[in-house]
Amino acid sequence: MNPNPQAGRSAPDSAQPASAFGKLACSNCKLRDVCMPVGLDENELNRLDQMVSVRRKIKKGHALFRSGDPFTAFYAIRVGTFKSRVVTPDGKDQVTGFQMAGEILGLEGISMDRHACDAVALEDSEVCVIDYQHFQMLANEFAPLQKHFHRVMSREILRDRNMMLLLGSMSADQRVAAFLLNLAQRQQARGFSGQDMMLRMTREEIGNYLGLKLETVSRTLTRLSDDGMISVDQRHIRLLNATALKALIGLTD
Amino acid sequence: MNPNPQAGRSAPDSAQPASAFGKLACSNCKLRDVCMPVGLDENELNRLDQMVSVRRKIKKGHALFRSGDPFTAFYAIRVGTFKSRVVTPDGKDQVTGFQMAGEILGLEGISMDRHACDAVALEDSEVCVIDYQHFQMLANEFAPLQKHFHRVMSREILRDRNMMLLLGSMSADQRVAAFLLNLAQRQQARGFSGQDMMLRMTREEIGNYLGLKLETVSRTLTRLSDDGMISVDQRHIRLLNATALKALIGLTD
DNA sequence: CGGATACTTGAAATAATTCAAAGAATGTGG
DNA sequence: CCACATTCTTTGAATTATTTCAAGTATCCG
Repeated sequence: MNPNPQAGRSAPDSAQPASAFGKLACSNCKLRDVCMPVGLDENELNRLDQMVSVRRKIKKGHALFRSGDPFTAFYAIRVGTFKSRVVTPDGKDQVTGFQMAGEILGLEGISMDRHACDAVALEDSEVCVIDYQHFQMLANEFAPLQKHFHRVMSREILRDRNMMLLLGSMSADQRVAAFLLNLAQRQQARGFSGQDMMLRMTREEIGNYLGLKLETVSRTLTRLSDDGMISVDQRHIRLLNATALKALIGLTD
Repeated sequence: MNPNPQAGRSAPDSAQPASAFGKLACSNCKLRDVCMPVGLDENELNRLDQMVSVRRKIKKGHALFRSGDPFTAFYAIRVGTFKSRVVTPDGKDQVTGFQMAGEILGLEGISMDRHACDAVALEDSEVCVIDYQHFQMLANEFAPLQKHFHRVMSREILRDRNMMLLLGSMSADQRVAAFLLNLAQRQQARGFSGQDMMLRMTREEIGNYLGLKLETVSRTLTRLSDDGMISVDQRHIRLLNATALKALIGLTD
């Protein structure tokens, strides 16, 4: 009978200074292409390195932050996967996204100076802590960094709008197809296979995210598998016919 | 057989310089409490006034901007109501929001330097054009303005996340109740009645927004009306029992 | 290994959609 | 300013996609 780790407060699982040692710095980070520092020059990168000075490790099932926590920083994922979810007063919840390495967490907190969702690690993970105040001091000097920050927020809005389209108008087949294609595309952008993937989340979490019940997700995966578009072996999914999947959601390849 | 006004390009319906004359300036605007200038001091306000120098009138049914249009500015609604919608390659579309006076349109465009949705006027409307580059020059000097801008974007993310919750997990009754309560609350924040409202959108647009068919919206309104929670006379809706409506979506008043 | 969690599959139930028709409101052109 | 066409809204009946309930199997983790 383990205490549910998600029930605990979101205390740091660990914290360590980071970029004083060159090889942990933004300037050396393999995720530079998908994370904050996109498009910065040497000088700007060095300043950023000084600022992103803390890392935090989060164990599977633990929260990086929770709804209501004061907002002081946002986070760039170095290693691992998270889910974000909003929770209603009466206990209903909605997974609003799955985030992977290089993606940013916590920007929704700026609005109220408090986080408005939970971010829970789906596997042992590690994030870079980016202090908002500190970051803004830097961004006010380097306009390109400010602009990049705006782009990141704007992209988040775009992503959420597309999710509204999915939730508002797509069938179960289409939702699952869109979900798998999106995941594959992001894996590929990180140098992994665009066909093969290991899901880090349960059917229930996928269903919650897609506005479906877990049984419907399971059935839909089976159906797509029967139709030869994918192969399913538990959480190992292979895209066998991406073109057909795209066609499902109205994309001509 | 009229040419559909929505089919036309989004050319300015009209444009005029604005704030050179004091009474049209941000500093005098009745929407100050709900729009951009929140929390600025005199000095900052004057600078903002100089910048928000152009207004645009948009006739009912016409687009302020369309998906694909280059992004150069965002917009604050002075008068009227808009809907935003995203459109898929295959013609499906999703209304992602209804915006009223004081609210900001177009921030989704920053990410790609192009607008990613259409903003269509639901009645004859007028907006303040806020040039993004110009605004950023000012915001880089005045940290509070930059911070406010971030809050506006963050609030947009929050709003979209709540919409995902609605679309992902609520029944038709709950969706319509949440929609009406939200509208009423925003009307009230603008000094109008929190009970009485004139909808500016069709049942179809509401349905599209809420992930329902127009018939379902109509039936749901009838049902809420039969239950005495609201009265419906075409687009005139009156909230007769807001507490019951809130209870529907799990809010204890 | 054993208990708990995750996943699949079937059958019945249901909420919402689709199809259809008719009535009300709105706006346009004569 | 009226008449007609168009758009919008309501309502009913049949259909359907998804959910719910239920049971069984597989898998993971300590």
